[in-house]
Amino acid sequence: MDVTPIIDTLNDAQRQAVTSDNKHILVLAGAGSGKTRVLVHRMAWLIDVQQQAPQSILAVTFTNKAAREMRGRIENMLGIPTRSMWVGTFHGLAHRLLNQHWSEAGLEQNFQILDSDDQQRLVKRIIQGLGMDENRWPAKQAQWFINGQKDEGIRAKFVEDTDDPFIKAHRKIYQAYEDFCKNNSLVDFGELLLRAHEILRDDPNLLQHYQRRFSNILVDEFQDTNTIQYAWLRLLAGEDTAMMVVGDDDQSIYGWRGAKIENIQDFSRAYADTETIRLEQNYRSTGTILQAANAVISRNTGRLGKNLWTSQEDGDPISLYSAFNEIDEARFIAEYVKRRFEQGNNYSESAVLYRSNAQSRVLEEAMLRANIPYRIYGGQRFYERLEIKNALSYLRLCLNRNDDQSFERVVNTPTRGIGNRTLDEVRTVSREQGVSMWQASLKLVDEKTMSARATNALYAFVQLITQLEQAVQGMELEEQAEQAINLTGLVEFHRAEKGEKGQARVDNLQELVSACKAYEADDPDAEVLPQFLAQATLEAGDQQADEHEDALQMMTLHSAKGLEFPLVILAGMEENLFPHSMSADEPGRLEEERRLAYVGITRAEQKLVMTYAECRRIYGDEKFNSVSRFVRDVPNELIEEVRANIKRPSPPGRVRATGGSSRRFSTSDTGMDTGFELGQHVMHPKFGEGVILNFEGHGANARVQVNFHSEGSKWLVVSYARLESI
DNA sequence: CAAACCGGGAAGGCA
DNA sequence: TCCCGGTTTG
Repeated sequence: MDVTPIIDTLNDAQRQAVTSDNKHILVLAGAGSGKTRVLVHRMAWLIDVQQQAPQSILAVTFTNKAAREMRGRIENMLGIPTRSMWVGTFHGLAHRLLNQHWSEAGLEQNFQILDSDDQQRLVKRIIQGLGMDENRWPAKQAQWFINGQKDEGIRAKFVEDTDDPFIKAHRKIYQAYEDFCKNNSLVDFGELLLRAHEILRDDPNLLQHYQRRFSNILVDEFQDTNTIQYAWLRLLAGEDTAMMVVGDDDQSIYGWRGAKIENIQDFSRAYADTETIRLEQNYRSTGTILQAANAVISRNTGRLGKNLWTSQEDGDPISLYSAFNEIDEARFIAEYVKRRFEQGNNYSESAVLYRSNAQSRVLEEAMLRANIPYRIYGGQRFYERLEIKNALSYLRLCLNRNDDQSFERVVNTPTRGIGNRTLDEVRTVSREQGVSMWQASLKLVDEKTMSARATNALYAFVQLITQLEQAVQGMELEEQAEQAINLTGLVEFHRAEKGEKGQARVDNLQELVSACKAYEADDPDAEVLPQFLAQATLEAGDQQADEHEDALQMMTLHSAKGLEFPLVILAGMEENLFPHSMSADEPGRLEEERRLAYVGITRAEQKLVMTYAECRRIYGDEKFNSVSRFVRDVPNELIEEVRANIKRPSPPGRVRATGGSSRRFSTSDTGMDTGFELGQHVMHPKFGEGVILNFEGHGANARVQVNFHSEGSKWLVVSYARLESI
């Protein structure tokens, strides 16, 4: 066996991990140290060299994207199909398991998966059904509670029984929700994991079967596992199962959604023979960038310890730009990116990362103005869009009339005269007689208890679905989708909407048909439609389109994890924004913010730029924040401050004036009277250093607003305040 | 029943 | 400031 292609390109630590004979291996993989590569090569090693059967391997990731990439790389490397391997996300694999053992899991064969939107609607209805005050117990919060419990593997009846009214109320909601889901064979995302865990836990034969089958378990991004995921893995790993978990405690940024960074620490305790391998050589970034990253993360406590190094040159210094407001910041970024483009780099080599989505709008406007193509990651995904969910709901109703979620969604979309009164009637009958809303509707139509108008409208809907189902029989998936959007009037409905929005929705519906055309079922023997629908929920789809256009990449720091770019610009490096004010008080959360900073910095390959704004408008009012502590953590000698006056070809006031909407600074050129410029750094005898933010008035009355590093923002009369420019 | 209006809330986002 | 959901109005 020629093992060269598998291990030849690896460094020592990587090779150690790939070829280790140890049963339990913990790979601490720093950013850019080649962790995916280790995982893929390990699988190749197991199959090709150790002659393990592909179906004995289970490899689990968090995102569909990562799973796809892994699959692709295996197929490339080994030239074998990966169908028999269990490679997927936790949820995807759990779904696979429940699909195969639906009966043991106490589900109907084609059980419904609720996405978080469906879940929230349902929780809301449950709260209403319980007669609880919706203002006191918002559905969103209850949903959060329920999911939090499920992440911990806790069923409603095991929720701590206390007098705490909050817990009491939510326990009650959770219980009612759980019962409802059980009775209707509904499974939310958390439930997939929880139930996948339970069927193995409670069925020794089943457990043994899978423990024997999977002699190798590989886990990606292990630091992101939550309690139930970890418990599931431990259950699945039998006596003879070898496990390799790969992760980086320094990149754990999902604690807020249940990830337990402790799992990574627990692993070597749970499996005493664990071999720990550190991947510390970074192949991505320049020395300077790594030094900055190390400096920032070193302030965290309780790390497992890792120090990234590179054989690369130090490279460019880190640029720091102090903008006087977020518009100036965006303008600077646009210019910077444009200049780089003019020097012959693609736009797609640059990324702007920010802490929160709210920051994207101003950036977007600046890019539009500068004619820079951009792509924003995140936001609503394809299968989560309203019009798409509606179309899918019609298809769901074809499969299952009793799907109340879908029924509620589309019964009056497009509007067909079935209003709240009528629906309330349907809901009541449904509740009282314990039947689905569809059956309740049939009854109501039959008995004609309602007004003729309402009865007719409802009857029309019943007819519509019946027709649709017949029309769709035996059709190809894409034709089914086509029928669903045309026959029901969805397309017409959105076409009639005014504005670009309607057109976009029509386009999306067309896109859905294309997606159906391109769809390949996992299991060619089974029905296509149910598979497609489940997949649409499980994999909501990155927003498609324009993937290939050369565009600047814009996204939050969270969604940048796992990516890399030659140029990275970290925008909004300000206290209260990053670290976010909501995380400031709690040490644990602050450390997570710091890890987020670490993730951001380590995305950069060649050049890192950080920007912050002295003044930022958030939710309508102006905030004056000082520069982020994460910037201050970076050693000075790595940073090169970009002076405002060099990079500002036109006075900022002008840029805004032509920009349109925003006019928060005094217009005109009164600024000139004062002898100061916006954004200029000044010194005050008492308040110290500061930055000019705004002007007001003329001549002797002229005032300036200055943001002082020590004192915050103040208005000063120019003729009295002895300001000096510095 | 549908369209206009109003008020509260807004971190991050995978499945 | 913007967006959503609930309420009021036509």
